[in-house]
Parts: sequence; structure tokens; C-alpha cells
Amino acid sequence: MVSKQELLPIGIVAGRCGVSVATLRFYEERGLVTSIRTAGGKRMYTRSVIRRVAFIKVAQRVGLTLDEIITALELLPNQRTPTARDWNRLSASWRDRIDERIRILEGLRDDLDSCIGCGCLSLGTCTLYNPGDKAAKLGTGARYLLGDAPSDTNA
Amino acid sequence: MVSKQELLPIGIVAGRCGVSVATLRFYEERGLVTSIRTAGGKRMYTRSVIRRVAFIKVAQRVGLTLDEIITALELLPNQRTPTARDWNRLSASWRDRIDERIRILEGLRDDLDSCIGCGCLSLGTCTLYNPGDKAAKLGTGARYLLGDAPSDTNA
DNA sequence: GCTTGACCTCAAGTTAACTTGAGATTGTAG
DNA sequence: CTACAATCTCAAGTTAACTTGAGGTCAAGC
Repeated sequence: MVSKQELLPIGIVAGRCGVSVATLRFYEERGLVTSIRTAGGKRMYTRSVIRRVAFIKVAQRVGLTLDEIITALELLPNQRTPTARDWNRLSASWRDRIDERIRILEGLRDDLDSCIGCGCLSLGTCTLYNPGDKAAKLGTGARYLLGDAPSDTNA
Repeated sequence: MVSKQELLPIGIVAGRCGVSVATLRFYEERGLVTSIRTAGGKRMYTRSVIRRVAFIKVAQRVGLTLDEIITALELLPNQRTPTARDWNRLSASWRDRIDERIRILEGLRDDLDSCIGCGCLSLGTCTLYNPGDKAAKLGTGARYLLGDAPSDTNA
């Protein structure tokens, strides 16, 4: 199924994708991309890998981890170009994720606004410190946005 | 200047702050907090450390790294409680940072919206892939939001 | 046939922000 | 006096997403 005409070596692909060759090898190791080997053992890529890496980078901008991206990619057809329908499904879920992160930041901004000038930061009463309720329902992907407070050590 | 009456041991402080004792030691090592030692060598903290840790955690939620927080703390008086003015100055700059992150996410969301259904992700034409201009002026603190595209390896 | 650049593998290093573990000490309650 | 929890120090481990390095191979040009 893979037309033989257009196989690209790793250096070219890296250049086109804006990543390093080491990154491509790393992605392959993680199962994010695949390559075909020449008789001499060199990786050759179909042009579709460029789109795939683009996908990965956009997903990372959305805040997904590589593991989450791997999962997302499993929902896509592995060897054919994703249809608008495939893409639609994913991008809609990404949109939700972005919206969620925006909401969190807006909440934080509002809390900050309500605190500017008071200098309180008094635990228990200050809404700025005490993000528990807001953070509770976040997916794992957004945790680093919140500092991921460790569970009580002693309390 | 430190009133002797109210020194707290590390476990209590950890409990009040919602961090582990190891984290407090780590923060001390990094110069984020200070302690007084008992004759036996145990750390004792003034209650102000609780406020300081609260400050650190909020700053982390805003997206600052510990190094940035160290810098921010240096702008604050080291031994007195920060005034509303001190706090105001910092929180205003945090607000800017949050606004910036919100703007980035909104831009990403809009790009995503314009792409939903088209499934393009075609490099060069798709605005979703190709965040260069938007990402360029970001502070280091927000880099992880964008995936921090490596500089050209080959190109 | 030799040089050279692109490529290969595998292992180890990087950064942030902690956490975990080992082994020793303190200090308080019984 | 003896437990025993709470501390202590110092070293090493963790996770993510790569990067860097060492040492070797492939293939095109001269």
C-alpha cells in the first residue's frame, strides 16, 4: 500500500517537521511514528509522517502528554490519512480541553483580581490559595497547570 | 526580631501548608524558606513561613518556576510581612502572565475551530501548525504550554 | 580506495520539582 | 530506662520528553 516513489530519509523529515533526528527516533521508539528500513538499515519515511508529527506537535500545544497522544492516535486509522470525521472527533475533544484550561486560568485571574491590594493570602479565607474545588475534576493532562498539590502528609 | 513564642516544627508546618516535610527541606535548600534550628538540630519555623509557602504555591499556579519565584521573593522584604503595595506589584505582573496564557489558549482554540472539519494540518498553510509568531515572545515560564519547538536541526 | 556526511545503536545525561530510602539522632511519654 | 514518633542528613530515584555522546556503518564523490 505504501507507494515506493517517495521515501524520505530521517534528516529530511526532521528538517520538514522542525524536530531533531533524535526526536524522530525517540518517537519511533515510543510508537508514535513508523519507518521502513533500507537494506543498509537506514530509516525511510513516507510523507505521511510529516503530517503525523504535525499532529503530535499540535496535540502537545493543546497540552496532551505523549502517552495521551499515543492513545489519541490509536483512535485514528493507522495507515490511511484521517478523514475530516476522524479529525473532527479529536479536535472537538481538544477544544474542550483548551476551554477547560482557559476556564481555570480565568478563575485564577479573577481570584487574583479580588486579592490585588488586600495582600491577604490568608489560608482558609483567601480563595486564591485553596484551589481544591476548582482543581479537583481536572484530567491528568492539566495537572501541571495547578501545581498538583500533594495529598496531605500529616494534617 | 523573631518573637520566640511561636516556633513550629516541620511536621506541623507541612500539615498547615499542605506540603510534605521533604518539600519544606527542599525549599529551604533552594533558599525559598528559612528555619531556625533547635539545640538538637531540628528546624523550627515562624508562622510567617506558612504565608510564604502559600505564596509559592499560588505563584506556581500562575505558572512560575521555582527559580522565578525565588527572584520574585527577592523583590519582597525578607523578614517583614509584605505590604499591600508589595503584593500589588507582584500580583499585577502575575495577572499579565495569566492574561498572556489565556490569550495563547484562546488563539489556539480559534485556530482549532477554524480547522475542525477540514482535517488539514497541512504544514505551511494551516495556522494551527506553525505557531512561530504567536509563541515567539513568550517568557520562559510559559514555554511548556507550547511544547517549546526546538530550533532547526537541519532545515 | 579514501574521505566525508548522513546514519546507526545503545547508554547516559538533562531539567524541574520533588519523593524515597537508609541509617542516625532527638526528645517525650510511660 | 526504654519505646517510639518525629527529625535529621545525604544520596539516589522519579517522570516527561528529549538531548548528548561514544563508537561504528553506509554510500556517494573524487
